[in-house]
Amino acid sequence: MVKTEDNIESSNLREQRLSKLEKIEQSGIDPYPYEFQRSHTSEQLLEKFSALPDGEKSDFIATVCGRVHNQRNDWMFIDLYDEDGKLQLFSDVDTRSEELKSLFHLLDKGDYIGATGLIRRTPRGELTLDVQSVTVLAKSLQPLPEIIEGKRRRLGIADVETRYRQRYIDLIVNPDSKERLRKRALMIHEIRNFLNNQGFIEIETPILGTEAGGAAAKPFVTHHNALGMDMYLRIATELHLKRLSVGGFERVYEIGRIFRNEGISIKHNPEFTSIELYQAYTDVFGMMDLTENLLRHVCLKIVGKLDFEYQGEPINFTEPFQRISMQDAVERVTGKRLSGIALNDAFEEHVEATLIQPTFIYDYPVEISPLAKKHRDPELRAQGFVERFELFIYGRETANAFSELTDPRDQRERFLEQAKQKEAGNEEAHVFDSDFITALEYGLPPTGGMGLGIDRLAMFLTDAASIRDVIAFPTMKPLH
RNA sequence: GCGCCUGUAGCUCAGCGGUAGAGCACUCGGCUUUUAACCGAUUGGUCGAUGGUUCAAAUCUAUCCAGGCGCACCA
Repeated sequence: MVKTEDNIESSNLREQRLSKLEKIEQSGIDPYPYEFQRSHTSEQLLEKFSALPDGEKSDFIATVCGRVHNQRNDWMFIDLYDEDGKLQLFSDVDTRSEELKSLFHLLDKGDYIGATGLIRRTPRGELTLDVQSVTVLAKSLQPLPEIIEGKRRRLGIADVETRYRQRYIDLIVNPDSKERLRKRALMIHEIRNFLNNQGFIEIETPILGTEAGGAAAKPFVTHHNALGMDMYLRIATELHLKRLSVGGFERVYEIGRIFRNEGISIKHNPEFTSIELYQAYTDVFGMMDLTENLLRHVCLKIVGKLDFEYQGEPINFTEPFQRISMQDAVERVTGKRLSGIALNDAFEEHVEATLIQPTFIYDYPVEISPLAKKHRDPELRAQGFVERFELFIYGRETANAFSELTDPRDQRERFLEQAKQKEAGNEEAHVFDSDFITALEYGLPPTGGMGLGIDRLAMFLTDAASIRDVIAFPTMKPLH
C-alpha cells in the first residue's frame, strides 16, 4: 500500500486513477463533460505554422484537444494526440498557476484533455502550444501499454490476443493498426466509386434466409422464434444478386458480410466481407478486364502506385495480368494434360502456390462450378469445361468469376447433381434452390459475374500478415 | 479437428525443484525548455485454472482454459 501526502492509497493503478477522478470531481470539475469546441486539429496547426521558424513565437491562440500519450518533466511537456496526429503542449513549472499545478497532479497518461494557449516553435523545431488553460475531457482509469524497442520506449502492445480482443487499445497505441482500418475503408469507398461510375447499382440482399446457397460451404444455423424454424446466415450473395439481374438490373453489386462455418486461420475469419457483381451482356472475359481495371484503380488509390510488397514479396500490377488456362498451367508443371477433378487437384497441388504475380486461371471443370456456363468451344465443352476464372495473387485465390449459367434446364441438372452429392454426405454441396431456377426460367440475359474477398484484398494492399489485422473485431473465443 | 510452441508485476521479459526477480510504468523526492528527459527511493505478483508427485512445485506431471504458428477445410 502506498501512503502519500495526498492520501492516495492503492496497490492498483486503476484504484489510484479512480482516486484522482474523485478528487477532480471534488474540486468542482466534471471529468466527463458534454462537449468541447476546438479551434484546430493538430494537423491543421502543423500546416498553418509550417513556416514558423525554430525558436519563434506566434501571437496566435489555439484550442486543441486529444489524448495525453506522454508527459515529461512534471507535465512541462505533454504529447497530445488527436485523430490526425500529435501536438506538443508546454507548461512551465515555475510560472504555472496553482489550479494548473493541482490539476496536472490529478492527470495521467491516457486522459483526454483540451488545452488553450499561444502557438510557438521550440528551438528544437517542435510546434508547441504554451498552455494557458486545460479542460478535462475524459479521465482514463486504465493505464496504456508501453513497449521497449531497442533503446526507445513508446506506447505499444506486443500481445496479439489483446490487440484483437481489445482493439481500442491497439488503435490508441498502434498507428499502423489505425492506418490499416483507414485504408480498408478507403479501399471499399474506391471500389464503390469505380463501380458506381460505370453504372453499377448496389443493392442489399438478405443475410438471413431459409436456406444458404450460392457457394459450397457450411452455414451458420440460427432460429426464428415466431416462425418456429431454423434459419441460415448467408454463405454468398450470388443467387439473390442474379435474381436482381433477372429483374432487369443490368449492373448490380453488393459489398456485404458473408458467414461460413469453417475453421479460423491467418486467411479465414468466420465472417468476412465479399463483393459480388453482375453485369448483363458480358462474359467471363469481360469480367477479367473489369477485375483487372478495378484492382489497378484501387491499388493506385491505396498504395499510390501499381507495385507493392506483400510480406517481403514484390507484387506488380503494372503489367497486364497473366492469363492461362488451368489445363495449360498444369501441363506446364506436370507435363500432363488432365481434365475434371483430377485437373483441379493437380492445379491446387502443383500450381496454385507458384502464382505470386496476378494471374488469371481460366477454364474450370464443371464438377466444381455448378453456377457457371458450359464452355462455348465445343471441344472444351465436351471435355467438361465451363467459362470461369479465378485470379491468383501471392498464391492465393483472390477473385472468382464466370460466364453465368443462364439456361434453367442446365441449372436444374447442376443442382440435381449437387443434391446427389449432398445425399452422399457432402455437407458443403450446393442446396437445390427451386425459386432460383424459376427466376432463370423468366430469362437471365447473358451475364458476367465476379466475386472478390474484400478482406484478402485489404491484406495485400496494407501488407497485413493476418486477416485479423484488417478486421476491426475478428472472431475470438470468449474468455471462460 | 490434428501437430508444435506460449501463458510469471500495468508493459516487456528472466527464473525451470529450495524464501518470487529485472528494466520500464505507477507513487514520492531531486533536477529541469524536454521529446526514451535525467538522478534517487518506495511500491507492486493466488507465477492461466484445477488435480497429482515431492519434505518442498513458477519449475516435474495430468487434465482443462486462452492464444500464436503450421496442416486440414475454405474465400
